[in-house]
Amino acid sequence: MKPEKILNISVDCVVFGYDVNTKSLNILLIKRYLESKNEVLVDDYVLTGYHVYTHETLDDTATRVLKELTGLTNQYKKQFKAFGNPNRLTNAKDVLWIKNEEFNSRTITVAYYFLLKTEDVDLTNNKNNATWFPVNDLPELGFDHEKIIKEAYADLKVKCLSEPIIFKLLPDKFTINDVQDLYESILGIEIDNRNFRRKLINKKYIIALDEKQVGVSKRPAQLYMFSKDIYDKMFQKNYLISI
Amino acid sequence: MKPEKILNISVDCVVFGYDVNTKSLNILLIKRYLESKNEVLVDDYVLTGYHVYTHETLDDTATRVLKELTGLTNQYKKQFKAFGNPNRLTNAKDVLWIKNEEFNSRTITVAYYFLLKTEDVDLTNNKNNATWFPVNDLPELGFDHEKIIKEAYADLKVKCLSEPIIFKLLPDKFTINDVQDLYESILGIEIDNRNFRRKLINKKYIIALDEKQVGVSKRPAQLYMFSKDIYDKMFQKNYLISI
DNA sequence: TTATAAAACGTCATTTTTACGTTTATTTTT
DNA sequence: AAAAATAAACGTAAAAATGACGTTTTATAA
Repeated sequence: MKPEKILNISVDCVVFGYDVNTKSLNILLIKRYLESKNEVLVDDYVLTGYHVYTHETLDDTATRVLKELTGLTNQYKKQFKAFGNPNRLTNAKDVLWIKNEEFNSRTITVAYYFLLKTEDVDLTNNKNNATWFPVNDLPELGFDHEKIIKEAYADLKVKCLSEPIIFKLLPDKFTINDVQDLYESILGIEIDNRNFRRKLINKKYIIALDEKQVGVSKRPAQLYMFSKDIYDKMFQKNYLISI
Repeated sequence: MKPEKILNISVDCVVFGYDVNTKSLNILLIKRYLESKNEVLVDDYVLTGYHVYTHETLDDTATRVLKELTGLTNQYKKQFKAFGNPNRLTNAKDVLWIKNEEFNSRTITVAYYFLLKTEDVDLTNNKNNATWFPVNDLPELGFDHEKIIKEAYADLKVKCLSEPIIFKLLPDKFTINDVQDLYESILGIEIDNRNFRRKLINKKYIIALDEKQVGVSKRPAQLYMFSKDIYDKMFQKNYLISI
């Protein structure tokens, strides 16, 4: 990619990755480190982000950022909010960092989140020191990225209740319990397995496969898949007022 | 307000106003007109918007824009999306207009929508030629504002099903049928009055007042109000998975 | 062969929804 | 003053969905 003029706007990406084995919802963060005269000035983590090139859409920027970080394309992506508070980058560490990196007034960022599977990302020899952190056990964060993550997570919590985005975080073939575990991870609640199971199995767009789990040390569970086609057909004109 | 440095970013506002008497959901648009040598070059409507000042949050900008357009403050406001396609302002009319207005590369805009009552806005002697248009009967629109409006409307449709924002569009005292009419306007569906009525009346946060309609030429209806306090208490920790 | 543990199924009371029919209260007309 | 008109408000019963549990099945491991 040839250098392009840079706009005064950036895109930051909250990358959610779910690990179906450890049942852990994670966020991918990169290390931010700066020292001078043997003194550590900055040592924390941040979201990945980058400036928007002039000839690029915002979506393009987000896609590019994810590609550079993980190598992945075609992942679920949602632009959820722009952050433009003029004071958002004025704490001491951030000012130091910004000076060091030779950019300034990075005031406005358009934030995206991605939903993908932790296992799809290969973090061996990545340049950014990118690391997964459980969403409920994050390290110290730079800039206003804690705020951005919180808002992304809040949006995800609401959205997963009304749209089938949960399946973006799961492998194509999953068990009913995988889905329940994921809901419980995201929402931080407990769900009755018997009722959840019945409800999910009765959905037309949850399709039982002719396959079971392999390599488990107890009774292997039935595998299912999600049919986006059927889902889309079912909800073309259905509204349910539930305020 | 003293002049301030301007950022390369704007805020555009989709102002939804509901007229409870005519049962019409409207959008407030301003006229865009440009002629040269008796030839009309640009003649259409656009959303109100303005550049973001350096020392302003995005929310501040939106609030300021609404105030200048309608005189109103403290209205329901939602930032719903940033638009940053580099080609969004490159059609012939927009290029002409941008030259005339002496600003350039207004590529990125953060879009908000407001929910308020049409009757609260006094449009007599407004400078911008602002006019209400029914949301389903819009005039020709400049820039990419048709797209922005469509996305705002889509967001509103989804959001009004799960949050009590509908009451931002209604007077403080309303009838059950007012609420039904509004849902029908927004969603473009028909709702069974008897079931809707029962459902709404049973909500603890819908409070019957000791008042009835006045000045109607049939049996006057009971007036109700929405209690945000009760609503908030009820939904502090309730989740309902409904995918 | 038996014990174990997760997977999967079942039941019943309660609540919510859907699809209608009926009555009541107020205004306008006769 | 009575009657007609009409929107408001209430009612009912079947069907579907939910919530709270108990029970059975099946594959693996001891």
